[in-house]
Amino acid sequence: MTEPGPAPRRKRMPRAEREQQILAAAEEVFAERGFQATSMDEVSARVGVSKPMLYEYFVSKEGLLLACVARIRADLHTATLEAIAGAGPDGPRAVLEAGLEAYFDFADRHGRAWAVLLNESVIVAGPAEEAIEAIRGQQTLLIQSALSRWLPSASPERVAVFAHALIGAGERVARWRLREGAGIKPRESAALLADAFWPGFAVAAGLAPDIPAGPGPGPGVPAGLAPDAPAGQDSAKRA
Amino acid sequence: MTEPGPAPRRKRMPRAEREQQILAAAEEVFAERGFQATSMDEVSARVGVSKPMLYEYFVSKEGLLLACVARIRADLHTATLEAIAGAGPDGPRAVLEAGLEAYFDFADRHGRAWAVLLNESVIVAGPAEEAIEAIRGQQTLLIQSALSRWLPSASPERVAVFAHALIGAGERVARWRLREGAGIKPRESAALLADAFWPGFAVAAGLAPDIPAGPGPGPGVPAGLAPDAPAGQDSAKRA
DNA sequence: TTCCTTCCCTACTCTCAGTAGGCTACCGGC
DNA sequence: GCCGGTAGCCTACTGAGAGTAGGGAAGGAA
Repeated sequence: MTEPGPAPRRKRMPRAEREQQILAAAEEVFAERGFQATSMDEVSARVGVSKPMLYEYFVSKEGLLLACVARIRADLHTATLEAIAGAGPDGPRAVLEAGLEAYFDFADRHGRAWAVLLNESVIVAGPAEEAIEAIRGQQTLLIQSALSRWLPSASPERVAVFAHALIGAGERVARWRLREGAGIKPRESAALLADAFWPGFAVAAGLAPDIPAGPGPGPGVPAGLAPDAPAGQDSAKRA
Repeated sequence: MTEPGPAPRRKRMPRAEREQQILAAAEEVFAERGFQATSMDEVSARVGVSKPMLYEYFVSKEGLLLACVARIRADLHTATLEAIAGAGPDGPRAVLEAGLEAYFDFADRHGRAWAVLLNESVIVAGPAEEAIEAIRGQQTLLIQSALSRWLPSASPERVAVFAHALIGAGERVARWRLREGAGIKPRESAALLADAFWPGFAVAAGLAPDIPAGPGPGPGVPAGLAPDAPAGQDSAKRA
């Protein structure tokens, strides 16, 4: 009735181009529905191609997700790298802040796709988990190498903890911004987070004197949190 | 010898008890396989009960996951609360460190279940995402209330960023410990992470002088950030 | 034209979340 | 004891969607 013609055959297209098309559609659907609720049929329909194509090009649903993640991570990498390179001459604190700002900015621009692809939908278990962790691990390595430039004498553990802390903090704060802190601009957020990390970094780098373990009970005793358990003394020590 | 009897009929059992059994089995399977790869059939088989039971008690697969998450979160909450209450009299730094140590310790004791239930398997999108975020929010609230005791004059945004940063850092570092940093004890990890956060906190609380934005290019030129690394596919410091 | 590579499709299979509908063990009350 | 009645339980299905088998045609090279 609508289609007198026999075959609605698709237009042929070079592989690379079709791959990009598929990735774009997949990113959309993943962002809308999340990994779990995304069906390969819907992705293929949106591209205007049949399901076996997706499998031909990306092996599995997880493979498709992985490709999306890799792509968006690469973009993020570029954006951040540019930002910190630009801030390089202004010293470590500026680099820290610029990197964070670029990150938040990226998250803002990509909205839900960022959240799904980089943080949440993580499929878990199986090879995909490894792969995603690996992609993340590369950033960690880079941060570590950047850090160790200023912390030449710090132990590897200290550097690693710092790097992972920075990553985790960034992710969570970005997520919070997406959900509730909408009003706060990337720049302000970056400044706030940098305020939290910079002093610790400066101390570790020997740019500032160590800060003693503070006074006893501060302004208000943490009473609200039920000071009743047997005091587990001393938790301060260094590695 | 094994079972001459005819009917493999299950033993009857009060609802609450069966629920606990199911939760225990589910936690096991989720930890082994991840959410995605866990089948309700396997969980039910492991409990020794039929599938419709799971649905009767937990509504859906996500519901089952949610119940597991809620349970383990509650335990974590209790453990942390006790730890920081015990350290209360020793001042903020001790509280920070004690809380972190309790967290890492908890993660160690629960192994993969912790990772899957609290961080990874998150299904995303839909009500489950909300529910999981809500449970997490509880932890954030705990930290925020503890923080604001010492930062009475800080803006809410600053406190929120601090709290989320702390949570994100904790999660990420714990995950790293689980995967590679096996040798590092909870106590040392807590000390290292506290070293990263404490100075920033002390500055914000007015317990230490502000730390200026440091010198220009430090020990190593921050130019490019990675003069050597061919930056194939990693990301810079982003966060 | 003919061949052959690359791109693409229809039409399945199989696993698994979720459901319909019924049975039975146990706890009262008589 | 006997007789409901309810709470706990099960077998046997449906439907959706991931992944596959096996073939067809466009377009370039010879």
